[in-house]
Amino acid sequence: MDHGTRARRRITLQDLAGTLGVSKTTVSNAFSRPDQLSPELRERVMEAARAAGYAGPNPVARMLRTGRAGAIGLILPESLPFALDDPTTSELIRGIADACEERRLGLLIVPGATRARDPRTITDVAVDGFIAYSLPWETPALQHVLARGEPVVVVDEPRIPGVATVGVDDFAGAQLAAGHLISLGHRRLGIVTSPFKPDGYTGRGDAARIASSTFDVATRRLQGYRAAMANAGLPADDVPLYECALSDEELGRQAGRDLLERRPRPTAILAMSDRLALGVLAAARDLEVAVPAELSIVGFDDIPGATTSRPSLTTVRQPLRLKGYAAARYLLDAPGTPSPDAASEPLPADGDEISLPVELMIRRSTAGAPPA
Amino acid sequence: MDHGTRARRRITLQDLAGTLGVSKTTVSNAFSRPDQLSPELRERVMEAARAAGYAGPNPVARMLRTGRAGAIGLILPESLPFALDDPTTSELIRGIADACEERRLGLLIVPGATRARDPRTITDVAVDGFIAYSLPWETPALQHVLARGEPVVVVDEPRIPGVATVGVDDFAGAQLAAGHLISLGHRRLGIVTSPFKPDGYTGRGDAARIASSTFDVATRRLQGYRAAMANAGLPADDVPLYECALSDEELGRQAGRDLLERRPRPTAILAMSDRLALGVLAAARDLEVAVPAELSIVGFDDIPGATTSRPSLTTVRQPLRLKGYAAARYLLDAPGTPSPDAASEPLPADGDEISLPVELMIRRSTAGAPPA
DNA sequence: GATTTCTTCTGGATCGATCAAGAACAGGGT
DNA sequence: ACCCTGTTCTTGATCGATCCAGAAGAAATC
Repeated sequence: MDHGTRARRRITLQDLAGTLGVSKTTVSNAFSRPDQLSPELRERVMEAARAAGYAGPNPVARMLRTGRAGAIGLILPESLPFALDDPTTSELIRGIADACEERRLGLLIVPGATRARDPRTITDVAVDGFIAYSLPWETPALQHVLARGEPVVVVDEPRIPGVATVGVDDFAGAQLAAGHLISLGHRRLGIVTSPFKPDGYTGRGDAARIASSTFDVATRRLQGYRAAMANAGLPADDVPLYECALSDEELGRQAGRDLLERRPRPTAILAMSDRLALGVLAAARDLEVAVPAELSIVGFDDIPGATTSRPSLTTVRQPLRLKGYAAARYLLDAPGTPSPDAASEPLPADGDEISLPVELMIRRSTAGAPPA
Repeated sequence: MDHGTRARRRITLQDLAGTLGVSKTTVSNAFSRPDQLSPELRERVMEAARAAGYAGPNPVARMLRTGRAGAIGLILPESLPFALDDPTTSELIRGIADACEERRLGLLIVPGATRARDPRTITDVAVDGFIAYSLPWETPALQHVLARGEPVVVVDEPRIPGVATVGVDDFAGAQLAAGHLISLGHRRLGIVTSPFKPDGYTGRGDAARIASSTFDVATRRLQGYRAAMANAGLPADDVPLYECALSDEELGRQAGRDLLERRPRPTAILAMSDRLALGVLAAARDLEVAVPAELSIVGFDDIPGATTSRPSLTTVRQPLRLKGYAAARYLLDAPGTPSPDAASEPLPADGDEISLPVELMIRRSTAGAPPA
């Protein structure tokens, strides 16, 4: 099984120059800078290349000399299979891919950053810069990325002074979500959270964990929820809370079951992601609690599944695909990553940080609080 | 906006050796071959590296010297956003990612191969080999991949003599699907096909197009359908056919509408993918044709959505994730791509070709033919 | 006709590492 | 005292391209 590999050692630019009787620079120019030599000679070179089975300059050698890799790296917290299952992540990837296609760059995905102990997956990769998505504070992987000294854009978290970040206004979004419920008359709320630490814990809220949270986004969203409650004079500190190690439907369902079995039962549940919210919806179905008559649910993200669920999900919309696109553009417009094509207009940035707007999408999963 | 980039020129291994008063080889060994120097010296080197902000050997230079890139390339026919929407492709990616993770390799995605006119996206990329997924015959992109002279594994198509291929037995699968319908008493069948040419055509079947098809898989599946019909004495050549330019639900719906409006109406429809079949299901709903009472539908692939649709979809299951995994393993076990870790047992291959088994999954979308 | 400019091509240095071969020094065995 | 084996470190070549400065000749300018 030789896989169709031409087994003979790969021909080099030097070799080709030899057989043609011209200098290697000329051959190099034939490929990379056609205006630097006469059309006839160029055609002779290309012809000889075809005959010799030479596919063009070795990309690695070129990278070494030019210092450009022609690709950007995307660091993902979880495994790639998980990322593809998660609409939030895959929308982000779509956005990044949009930008890569525009700029004709490759996208190299480095998954599993949260639990990767081996720096080599990051240090050994040939890219011009990194996008790091939703990593906890002080992930070793992030340290390695920063140590490489190449441009880095962080998406969502962690916010590190001096490092470019693209995200949304989580606090305002959460406040919007909770405010909506409160204005509908809800007083007994429950909260389903994404993880506060990357340790796999799933269970009831724990003040100590929250206080020492290493996930910025979850913390800010919780603060937003609580701020809205405090504004309405509700006791924000002892609201029932359930933390999920992962944003998936199954854990959301588990969380929903826990919250709905408490007495008095909450009349509304805030979930930090749509997948968790859809899980809560499933739990309500399991326990025969009517949504929205007996229970209102608000998610976060506005993934495609939020409109197709029954009932459709009220949620805080964030522009996921744009977020990916903006992150890539921000990275590519960084000094040190020159744009090959005509540069498009720069993105508006506030210091190191681009904050994209959120919007409350009111759908069918929320309604007035049931009579006490 | 300096993106947190340490602006000073990157330090090299040579520099570090200079400040330490040791040779560059020693510094190199400290990073890449710790057993080649005394622990104390190694610690000194690492300490100095930390102090100088040296993140480790330049990956590109290392690649040039060692000839290994530490990543594999995946060539996709469509754009990445489309690929992520398509369960077939994303399952394949999952499988490839499984293998990459095992071998600690990066995955570089090169999308949009069918319509890419610029070879640079392929020639300029640093990888140790390629997986090419479902490309039409004579795509320029594929020529460029092959010209690089690195290991290549093709998934599904095109089958090229001497080039390793991983796929499934499409003929047998299609025969199974059609045979199932025939054994249920169906005599008036309709077929919804994936494209025979990458030209964007969508519309009724056209014998000339089929005869000059550049997509192997569609051709083989059609042959399988027709073989089963011929075996049962049915006229296989004038079966109603609708070709879709893309495997998505919307085009499947369009196809379904067309077929269901013909008189006499087919009592069963074979679709070459589950997404197309789900589209046909939607068309049946539009036209108020009961499935399976009045119409039976059989898909192909067995994507997750095939079990959750109403009714659930009878389909030909192919092991999508395994297909990706097998392709990557086949590539990585190729000569010239030495496995860094303990090699796992080789996969069984038949010549250049690995053919994975298919299986008919009988669900609720098929039933006996309605009385004439 | 002399000078400048442009086009076309070349040689050598360079990018930042790894590798193969060998030097220097240690200890062990006889 | 001698040879042998190991450990630890160094030197110089090499991977395959691009870049810079400049040479040779043709064309344009004065």
